[in-house]
Amino acid sequence: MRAKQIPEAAVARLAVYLRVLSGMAEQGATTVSSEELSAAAGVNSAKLRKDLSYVGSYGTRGVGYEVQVLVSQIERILGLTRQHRVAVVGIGNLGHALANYGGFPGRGFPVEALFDTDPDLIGVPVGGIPVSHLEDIPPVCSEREISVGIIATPPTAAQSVCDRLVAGGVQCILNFAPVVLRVPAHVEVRKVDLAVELQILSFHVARRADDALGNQGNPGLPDAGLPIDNGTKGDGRNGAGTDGGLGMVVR
Amino acid sequence: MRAKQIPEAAVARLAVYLRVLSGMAEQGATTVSSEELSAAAGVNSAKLRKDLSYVGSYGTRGVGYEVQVLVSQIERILGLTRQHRVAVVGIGNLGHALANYGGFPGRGFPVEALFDTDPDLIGVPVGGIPVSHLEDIPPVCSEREISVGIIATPPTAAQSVCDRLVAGGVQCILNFAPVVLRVPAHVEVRKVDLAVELQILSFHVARRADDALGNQGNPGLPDAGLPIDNGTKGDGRNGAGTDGGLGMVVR
DNA sequence: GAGTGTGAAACGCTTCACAGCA
DNA sequence: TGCTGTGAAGCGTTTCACACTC
Repeated sequence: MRAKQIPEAAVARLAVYLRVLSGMAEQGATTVSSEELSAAAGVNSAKLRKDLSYVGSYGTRGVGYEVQVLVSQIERILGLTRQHRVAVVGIGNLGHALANYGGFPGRGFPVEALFDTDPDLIGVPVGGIPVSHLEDIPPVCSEREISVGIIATPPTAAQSVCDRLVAGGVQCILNFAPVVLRVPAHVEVRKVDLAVELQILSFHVARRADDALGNQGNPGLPDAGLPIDNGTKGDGRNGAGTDGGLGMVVR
Repeated sequence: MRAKQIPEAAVARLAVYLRVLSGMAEQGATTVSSEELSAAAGVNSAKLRKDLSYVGSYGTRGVGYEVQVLVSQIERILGLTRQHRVAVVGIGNLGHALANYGGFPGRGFPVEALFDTDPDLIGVPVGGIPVSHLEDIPPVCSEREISVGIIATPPTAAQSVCDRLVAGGVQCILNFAPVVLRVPAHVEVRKVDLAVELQILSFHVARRADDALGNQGNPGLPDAGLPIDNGTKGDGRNGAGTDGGLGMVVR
């Protein structure tokens, strides 16, 4: 009855709550109400309480939640009590950025291996770690007990890189290359596709422009009587990924 | 009756289909069946057909779809017939990567402005475009008719950068900073949060480990009799963001 | 009184299955 | 016969509303 059946969408939000809670803890807060926390995380309070109910009942009615307790429990559910060693493959612009990324929170995701094919890069330390060759992915990954692989290569190389990561025992992969990866069932993949994210934004802009047109433009047109909600409906933005992904759908 | 009510999730997938179709077109394909296209895009064929039905009925029963027709229609729906000029704010590692990113597909999202606070960077061209100061965001954005802003700054700067982008007339924002942005209703935001993506992966690994434990481990424990599905259920991975995402949730 | 925890209703997305057309 | 297009069923997520507890 541990991590029974938490909805995927809720998992993504729990990670957000965790970040917000960490910030609150640093500023000395000891308790929060669902109202405060949900506002800071950009969701409504009912959803927040529902999400937290999946991790357990750690609140005090009439008072709120203890920040430290929530942090610990969410970390437990997300599996952040273990270390997840990370390898970055493809040390181009994006790979560099990822290798130096301080954003992988203190506890959690140390970058322990880098790979590329460029002879000028092999052996050169980036962010303190020397770059190895793509061919050495399997041995290096199993030796250093890498569990997370990040693919930041051109799309043509992505599948073969992926196969080698899997051969090296990697359990999950974050894929920045715009291709659909084939992996065995025991490997988890998430995709972050910048171009897709931008195109989704483009769609929303276009839809609004169309609405505005059909609206104030010429109402006489055949289909002008649009069912407009209109404009500002909900405020909650941006999902995990679901798609998401980064939800990069940068995924 | 233009872009009436297409589900968010479907929009994200349409962008993926578009990429796959472009690849097919380059290789000389003129028609595809829903089966082929869905396989290449990593979804099932029923979902694909449903998604395409939102853009219209452009297939031929018994045959399939004309690649060029689908490409045009999806581009129309996604609003890719207009140009969307992009500004990147925060020219650190990630900002560099984004400024040089060739992945913004040919038609679509030219990067036209860069911003940072570092005096050593101001005026220096990156990817052919000189870096301007954060304070100049509003005038530069309106002058160059920027419609998309990408925030790649540290989290502390993100909200103020966001406000300036909005002041400059930017209509949508792709946010890589791990903060919840407040924007007026007419501005669309998508978030790409690397740390969140990794934590989602972490959760799935942890869940599997727990399952395996409860499974083959010691079945005598109080809660060991888990309702295990088990192992390999669906194969469809990773959503848009709805997630999220880069989706990057990176999303 | 204040605020959590949660069944139940509402909603949206996915899958199914088959009618319809080339 | 083959494959698209789509109503209807199924399922997961969100929202509601209120019982319950401090």
